[in-house]
This record gives sequence, structure tokens and C-alpha cells, in this order.
Amino acid sequence: MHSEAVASRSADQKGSRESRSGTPQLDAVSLAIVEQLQEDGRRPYAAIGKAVGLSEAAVRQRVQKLLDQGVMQIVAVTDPLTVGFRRQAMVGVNVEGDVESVADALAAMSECEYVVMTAGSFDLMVEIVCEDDDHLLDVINRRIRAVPGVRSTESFVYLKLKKQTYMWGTR
Amino acid sequence: MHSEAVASRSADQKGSRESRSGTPQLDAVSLAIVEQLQEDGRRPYAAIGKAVGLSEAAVRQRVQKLLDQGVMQIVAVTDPLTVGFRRQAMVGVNVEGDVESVADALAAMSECEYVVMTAGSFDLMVEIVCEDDDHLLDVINRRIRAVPGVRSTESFVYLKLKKQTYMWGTR
DNA sequence: CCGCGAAGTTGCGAAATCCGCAGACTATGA
DNA sequence: TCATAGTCTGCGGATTTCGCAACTTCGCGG
Repeated sequence: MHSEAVASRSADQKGSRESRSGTPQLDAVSLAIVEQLQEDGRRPYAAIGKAVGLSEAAVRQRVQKLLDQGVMQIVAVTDPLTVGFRRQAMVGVNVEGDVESVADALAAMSECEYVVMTAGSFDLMVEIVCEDDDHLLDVINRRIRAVPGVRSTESFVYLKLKKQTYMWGTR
Repeated sequence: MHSEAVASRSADQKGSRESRSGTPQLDAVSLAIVEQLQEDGRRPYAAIGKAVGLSEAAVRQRVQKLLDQGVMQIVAVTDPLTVGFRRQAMVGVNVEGDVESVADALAAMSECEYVVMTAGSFDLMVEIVCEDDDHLLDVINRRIRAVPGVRSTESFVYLKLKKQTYMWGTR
């Protein structure tokens, strides 16, 4: 069967090459490990090792490091609607002044599940998860717009989640 | 220590109440299990059982059912930039005709990682994950706009991912 | 009132998995 | 050349998973 390793063992280990943002780049083996765990977050280390051509212990160390470094996290994901959060929205934000500081402020809010800096007619896109309309209204009009530097916002209330995937690389 | 159960045991089991969309609603105990797995997708069943006030076997059964039903999935999540996908974008789409069929068409594309129907100045919001600029350009201008019913699109290229969480309920 | 099904609990043993550790191997830099 | 840091492998022992069986509880209908 597929006993050959995914990558040349002599290749450099993850972390050797850094992108400008300081995020460590992954080598082929770690990438393969991530893909395995994207298919099944509970897959045993030995099975992963067999798939990527590494020993069980080595896989364990790599996974641990990837988790420690924050490169990946192994979690349960759900459709928030199923878990009792009835209102979600994507909010486009326009900023005057330092965009990053505003992004940090928004990221600090527990209701902001997703914060990304963008190019285009919005400076930031923020995904909000709330329990009901009142909660959503409060977050958008009271909290987000209160952040210094926020010039304007535009909301897109979620009607229906059609797709949600976590399998990049697996294609 | 905290030996009391999270919810009244006499409460109805998950699946008893269905929302209009057919998605089963979760009871408090399953919700607590999901929260445990949102903190750590590999947490052992026994530990979860202790936390939510259930036996190891019961937790095992519930988790298996939640996975089978597709209510949750346990996976590794990463910042795509770290995994070699250099270009991402959120795309707002305006549709003429049946929105849902367009959403389905977009959801069928492997590059569309996230598809949601929204209220507001866009009918759909789609998150795209690509390897490079050429790929992104192709997906947006060639593939998405080719879908029947797509009237127009507006793109927001990702500059930096600031936050990405999966811990609803844990707050 | 009794039977029945769904869920949960306890208990158990075998198999699989996890985890820590010692030893070997390989670059890299002083 | 030697020391060091980073990985990988192999290997026990502890832990967890997994399937299974028997018994209890609870709610529902006949």
C-alpha cells in the first residue's frame, strides 16, 4: 500500500522559513498531517503516521507543536443556528485612522467570531454571532460603532448558511 | 467538585424538537458536550462525562450521534494563509431569480469555503480560498459570474486574518 | 396496569491509543 | 572538531476507546 512518505525526509522542518507576518510556514509533512486532521480531528496518531510516513511519536510531537504555535486548532464546529444562536451577520466596516487597532478592538468582543482586514469598499469584515435581534442590534449599533476610528458600518444579516467547510488542501 | 449535572436529566433528548429547516435542536447536555469539544476536539469521553454529568458510555453515544447527524464535526482548523493558500476573498453576490439555486451552484465549487444567504445589499456572501492571484481571478470572473442568475459581484480581498474562533456558547 | 422503546448506567475485558523517555541521527555554528 | 539544538524512532506502561450485556428509569400508548 501507500507506504512511501509524502515528502522527502531531508527537507527542512516547519518553522525554518518565516513569512513577513511572522507566521511559520509549514513543510509538506506537517501539511499532510493537517490534512489528515481536517478530515477527522480525532484520527489516531498512528494512522496519521502511516499516511504521512512518520512514526506515531513524531506525529504526536508535530501535532503538539502545531497546536502550541497556534497554527491549527482541533475543535468541534457546528452551525451556530443549531446551537441556539439565532442571529448572525456579516458586517462591513469603514475605518478612519489605524485599521489594525480597530480590528483588535473588534476581535476583543466575544460576539465577533471572525475578523479580517480587507481591500475593497470595506476596510474590515466582521462576522457576528448573537442570540437574538436585540443582542445583534446592541452589538452593531452600540458596541461596534462606539469603537474609535469606526466611520461607518453595513450589515448583512444571515438568512441561511449553505456551506461551511474546513478541508483546504483536501482537493 | 462540580459533580452536579449541567441539565435536568428528565429533559427531552436532542432531536425531539425540530426547527423548520429540519435541523434537530440540541438539549442542554448535548450542548455542553459540544462546548467541551469546542475547547478541545480530542478531549477524552470520560473527561467530558465528568464535566457534563454523564457516563463515559453515554457521552460516547451522544458524540457519535451528533457526528452521524452532521450536527457537528470535529476537525482541525487553520489560517489558510499558513497552509499555502495565499489569496482569499469575501465576495458579495447579487442575484436575479432563485437565490437558493445560485447558492447551491456556488457551494458546489471547492474554492468556495463558505456560502451564506443574507439580507442587505448582497443576496449572498461567499468566502473564496485560492492559491494565488490567477486562481482567484479565474474563480471570481470566470466561474462565479458564469453561474446563471448572478447579476453582479463585489470582492473584498483578504489582507490579514485577525480572528477566527469556534467557541460559541463558551461565554 | 402492563408492555414497550428510548436513554442512561454500570461493569468488564480486549484492543488500540496515548504519553513520556532514552538513544540515535543530522544539521548548524563556535 | 565539538557541542548543541531539533527530530525521529522504539519501547514500555498508563489511559482511552470500543463493543457488549444486564438492569434501571421514564414516558407513552394500549
